[in-house]
Amino acid sequence: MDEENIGLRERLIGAGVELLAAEGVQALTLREIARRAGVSHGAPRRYFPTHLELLSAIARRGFAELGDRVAAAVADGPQDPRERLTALGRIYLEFARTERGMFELMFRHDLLESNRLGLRKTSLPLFEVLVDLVSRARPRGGTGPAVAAAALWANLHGTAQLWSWGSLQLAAGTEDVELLLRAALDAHLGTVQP
Amino acid sequence: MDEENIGLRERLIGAGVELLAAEGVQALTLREIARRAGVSHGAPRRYFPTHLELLSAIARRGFAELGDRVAAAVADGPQDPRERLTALGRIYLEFARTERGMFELMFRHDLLESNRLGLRKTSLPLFEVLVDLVSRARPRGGTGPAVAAAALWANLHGTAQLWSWGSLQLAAGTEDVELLLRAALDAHLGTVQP
DNA sequence: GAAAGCGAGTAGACAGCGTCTACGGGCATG
DNA sequence: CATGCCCGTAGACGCTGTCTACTCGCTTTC
Repeated sequence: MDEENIGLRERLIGAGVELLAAEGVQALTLREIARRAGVSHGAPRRYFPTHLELLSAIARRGFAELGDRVAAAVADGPQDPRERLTALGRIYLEFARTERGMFELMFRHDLLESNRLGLRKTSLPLFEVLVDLVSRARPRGGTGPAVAAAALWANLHGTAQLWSWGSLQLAAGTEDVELLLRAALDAHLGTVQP
Repeated sequence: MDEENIGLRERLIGAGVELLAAEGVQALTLREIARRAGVSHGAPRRYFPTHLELLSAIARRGFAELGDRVAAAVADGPQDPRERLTALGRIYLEFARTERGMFELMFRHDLLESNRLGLRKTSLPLFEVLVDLVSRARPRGGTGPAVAAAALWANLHGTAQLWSWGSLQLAAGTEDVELLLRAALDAHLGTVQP
């Protein structure tokens, strides 16, 4: 019914997402995506004037997916902002681990027409959730909540990046990423004293 | 005297470093490096069987340079470990800002034969300095010093990455990266109370 | 109802890329 | 003098992204 009627534009993005998950970023060539979508190599050009714009559209799917997962985890869980931040962090790290290729693509600014904006905008609402939670979990900050949230985000992102690269396991001497998540939250929100 | 007598292997690496600084990662093609070194496109193959091995050699130069700068900053500065960590962090962020292309290459594990080890090993001594300083600046940690140092490194690295991408400026609402460096150090080492 | 127009996808060309292979030319050692 | 042997050259191959000319089929218009 609605399987075949979706336009080529969407089919290309879908094929790209599948290929990305299956083979990784470097396999994400224009021609291979077109092949998987069952069209000639010139066809994508009508919808995506350049290769980078197609990749950007694929990455946007990733941002949307990550945003959805975070929103769901934040909404479903308990109300305590600290616990919600834990859930958010876990989702972020889990995403980097399971959707490895997508995560890599999402932060390859050399492949994404990131200057054109529209992409940076996509990750901003996700950040606003973070600011809100941080300001509630840590009301007495020395710096503003935006800076505190940015610092936590950087910590989270660095962890995801270095972890997926394998460096952090080697450095921290553990295979348990949860340890690093706790360390980040404790550091930026203050240790919970029982 | 020693300008022309260096072997082609070193000349290729040098040309690559220059090209990287001048034009960025995506300009770092095998053929262009060979062109800049004044040899045919097949010549590098004798010293670097594959393109990735040449890029890895170039990246190694970056790790060495960063290591040198950190070592110098740590040695020259005051003895207080907290201040030394501040200097280290500043060097790290400064490196990511000024040697943008090199920094990007250094953490592009898809381009670097990182599984072959030898490269991951290069950044390990740098990390040991970090562990030492962290354990001295923060003797009463809830977690082990390796995990604490890894968390701080992740924070630093994430800051560098997102900052050079432009996202953190947007998120934190500031152009002063020092603010985020202070936030990271305060978070992981404890706030200094005057 | 035929003609004109047009949107969508095809197909081939082009330059550039990394890799592979066959070749040449010094320069040492025998 | 001859024989290998490094070291670099040169061309081919298949792949890439981009550009351009084209064809086919449907809709709109007269």
